[in-house]
Amino acid sequence: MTTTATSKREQVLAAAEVVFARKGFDGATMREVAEAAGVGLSLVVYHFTTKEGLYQSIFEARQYVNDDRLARLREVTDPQAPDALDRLVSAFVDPVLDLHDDPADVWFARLVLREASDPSSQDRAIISGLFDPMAREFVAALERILPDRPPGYHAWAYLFAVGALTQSSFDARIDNIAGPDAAGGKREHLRRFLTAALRHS
Amino acid sequence: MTTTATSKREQVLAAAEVVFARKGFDGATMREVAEAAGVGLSLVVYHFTTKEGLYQSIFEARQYVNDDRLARLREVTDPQAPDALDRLVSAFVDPVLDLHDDPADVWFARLVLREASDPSSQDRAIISGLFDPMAREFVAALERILPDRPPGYHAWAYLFAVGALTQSSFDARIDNIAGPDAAGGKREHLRRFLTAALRHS
DNA sequence: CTCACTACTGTACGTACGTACAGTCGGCTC
DNA sequence: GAGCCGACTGTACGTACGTACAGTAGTGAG
Repeated sequence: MTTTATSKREQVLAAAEVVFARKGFDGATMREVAEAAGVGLSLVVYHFTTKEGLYQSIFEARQYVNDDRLARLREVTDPQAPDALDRLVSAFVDPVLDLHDDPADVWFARLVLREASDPSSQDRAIISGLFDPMAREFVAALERILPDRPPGYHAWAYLFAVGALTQSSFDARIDNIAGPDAAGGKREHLRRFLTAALRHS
Repeated sequence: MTTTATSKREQVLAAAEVVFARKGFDGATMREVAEAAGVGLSLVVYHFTTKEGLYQSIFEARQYVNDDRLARLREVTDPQAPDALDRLVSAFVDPVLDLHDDPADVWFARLVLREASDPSSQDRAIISGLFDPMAREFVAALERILPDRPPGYHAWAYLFAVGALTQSSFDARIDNIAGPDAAGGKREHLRRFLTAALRHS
């Protein structure tokens, strides 16, 4: 049965998303992934050879999210349009926040955001290979939409936006800082926060 | 010589800051810390007993940074003052960015920011014990300065600000996204970005 | 002089990790 | 029906990790 084959491989990928998101690359173990996927340890090695191979495969399988962000960004053809900035922000945050809606996808969102704020991720070349090209395109679009900013502004503003988006996946900490029931409205708050920051700074 | 004793303990703490900031809690090893400190492995165990003990000791030794942020925040006594928001933002970012000026301190800054964006940090109770109380005070001040915001706004805005501050320590990525020489002006960019975001969202 | 105490060292133990590898099984081709 | 190939399994190997522990040197008190 070929379907079982591919399904087991995907089982492992899905389980690996959860484990890596929870524990980080170094904190997670191959055995943990295997157990979470309900397969033997050697099957994980069979499909992905090494721990890094497994890790990279996750991001390759999810590359459509960044493709989506870029596609939405490229639809903003007129930098002078009054809604150009809003659409850029939407292209940046919505494909990611959409992941938060599905319990099966939210762990990948957390994994991405963890990787984006991990200095040792440089060793793994995932950010530089899969995210930086997209980042450069967003920065270039920012420069077109907001030409009257000092040099260096746009790249930093993009990174600050990445940071804000990063924290948006930590619903748990909101409960510790505010009371409960404060976790709602995240998407709107983030969109307004970023649009205001970019338009007025 | 008692000075040698304390100095060796502090050597270990300083080396541990660098190693943990670079590799993360799980990626770092006790032997690596010992070697970086120029001491034997058993001395690290002698002073801090466990890896977690060493980790927590770093944050306790640096708690003055958060004390500083809180002290500056409490100086903002009039929430209606026109510069109240600017001073809150300054209290939030400046003590951290000051660390970036001294090569001996910058690694702790990176370590803090890594811990703040690590979901598995919940196990270590550093964020919830040392950072969340400060966070709640910042959120309360935000509520006083900006009373006309929807419920839940202030806590999320605080977290988004944490995220932006987090990314500010990744100078390396700026070089990949923008050209070189773009890394300057970080402090001013961040302050303006956050002030604009809070005032206009 | 002795005792106690603190700082520090060398070595070793048990464990858990990533990875390798020989082998099994079912379906497909010719 | 022989041979092959991809999917999958069980087991084992070498290593590197966190931690424990016995021991040494120096110092200050009585």
